[in-house]
Amino acid sequence: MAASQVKIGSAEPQAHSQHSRDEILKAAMQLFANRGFHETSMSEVAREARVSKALIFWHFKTKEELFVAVLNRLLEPYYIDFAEEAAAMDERTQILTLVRFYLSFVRDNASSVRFFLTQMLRDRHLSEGLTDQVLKLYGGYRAMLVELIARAQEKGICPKRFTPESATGFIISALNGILVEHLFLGESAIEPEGAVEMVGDWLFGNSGPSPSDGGISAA
Amino acid sequence: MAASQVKIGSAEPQAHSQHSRDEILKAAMQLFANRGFHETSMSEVAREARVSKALIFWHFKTKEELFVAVLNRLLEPYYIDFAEEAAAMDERTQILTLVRFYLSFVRDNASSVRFFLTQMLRDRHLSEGLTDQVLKLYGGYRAMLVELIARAQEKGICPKRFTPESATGFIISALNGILVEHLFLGESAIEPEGAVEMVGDWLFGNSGPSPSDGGISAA
DNA sequence: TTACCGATTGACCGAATGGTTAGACCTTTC
DNA sequence: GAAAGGTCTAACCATTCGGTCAATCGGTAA
Repeated sequence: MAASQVKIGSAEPQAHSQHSRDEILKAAMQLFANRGFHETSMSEVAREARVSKALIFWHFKTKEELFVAVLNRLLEPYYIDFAEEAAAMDERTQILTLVRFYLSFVRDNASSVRFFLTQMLRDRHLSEGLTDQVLKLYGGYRAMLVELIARAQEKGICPKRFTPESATGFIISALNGILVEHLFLGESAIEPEGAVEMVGDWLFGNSGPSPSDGGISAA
Repeated sequence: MAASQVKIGSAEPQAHSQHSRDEILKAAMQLFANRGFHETSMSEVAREARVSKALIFWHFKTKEELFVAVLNRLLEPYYIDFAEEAAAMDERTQILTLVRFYLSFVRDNASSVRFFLTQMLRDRHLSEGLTDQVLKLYGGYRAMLVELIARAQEKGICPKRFTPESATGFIISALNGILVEHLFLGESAIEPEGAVEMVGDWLFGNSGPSPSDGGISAA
């Protein structure tokens, strides 16, 4: 699809179609995200998009199809590539950058993150595809961390107190915990930098930059 | 139908009423928990409870009122008192027991935990009272941990790398992270004992020989 | 002009929803 | 007996839901 949609301003019929389709998606995105699937009616979407209800059913065969389209559009910003900007860093910096990235992403995209989690928890059936994609992203992130930690351990930057897998599990658990607090208690819960510092501390032993603590039992 | 077998109040009319009310609550509990508020219809509840729909509206003025009643009943097992069984332990053991308690509770009550979280995330308006109660429980747990860690630090059992507040924040984040994995990835994610050990390790420093097997693992 | 076709609409449909009502049932009290 | 009142139900109501359909609009090609 999307053959010649580049010439937006022209008078081609596709342009009109694309535009209305986009309006519908935009309206549906907002409504679904704020109220969920079952609580949002097609009439509301139509009204919000300033379009007749029948047109929605011309663009999307069914309410579920519209919903899935919305999910996929909301999922787009989740696909980033970390590799490019991290290539030059040493492992320690990469790991901390990765952690920092997770935290700031969650904070910046809190509303859609909340939406996805709610959706996956509630409507197992409707969100099968979504769950697959999210778990895949999640697994990718985890694998990246595992490998970074393993490399750091090989280079001796990082003590071998735990296996890379269990260390990663612990770190990710902590990150998810922060996410939970963020979702339920609002922004105030924990400032990201503190969390990054704690992770660095736990993983590498007490490090230079924050000297406030005395010698540690890092063992 | 099963008229006067209860014998509680002899032949008083209230017995009938109480019984049907309970049946309704039981059915509603199951349906609401599995499908959510909007996806559950009063007719379904009536059918499941083998009762006429009108009777539900006689017991509960409105669907929302029934829902709130269900929430409160589901919330009952969350109120426990930890103090009694922990009085005799030293701080280290108390802290680890508290962590272990959190983990096993989440595992044993996974379905209602999932229900509450979903509900709080989705229907902010419907769950105001619920959110208040849950946050209060949460705050209580947190306060307990903070005080235990503070006492442990005073006694020198626990190094003072972090303030009790931030250490507690970190631990609880890790616990919530485990909860998240449990909710999304099923049982397999992390075995509780490993998590307890990691927490102990992080908080008290690595106590060389397999430490937790003093008298702790009893609980 | 006419014929065609993608895009768009208002009016409509059957099913289900939350909620109401009029009255029946049952037990106690006089 | 009859009156009273708590408990329960079948039938009903207005509304909304997801979805359909015949008809139209606007631009393009002949």
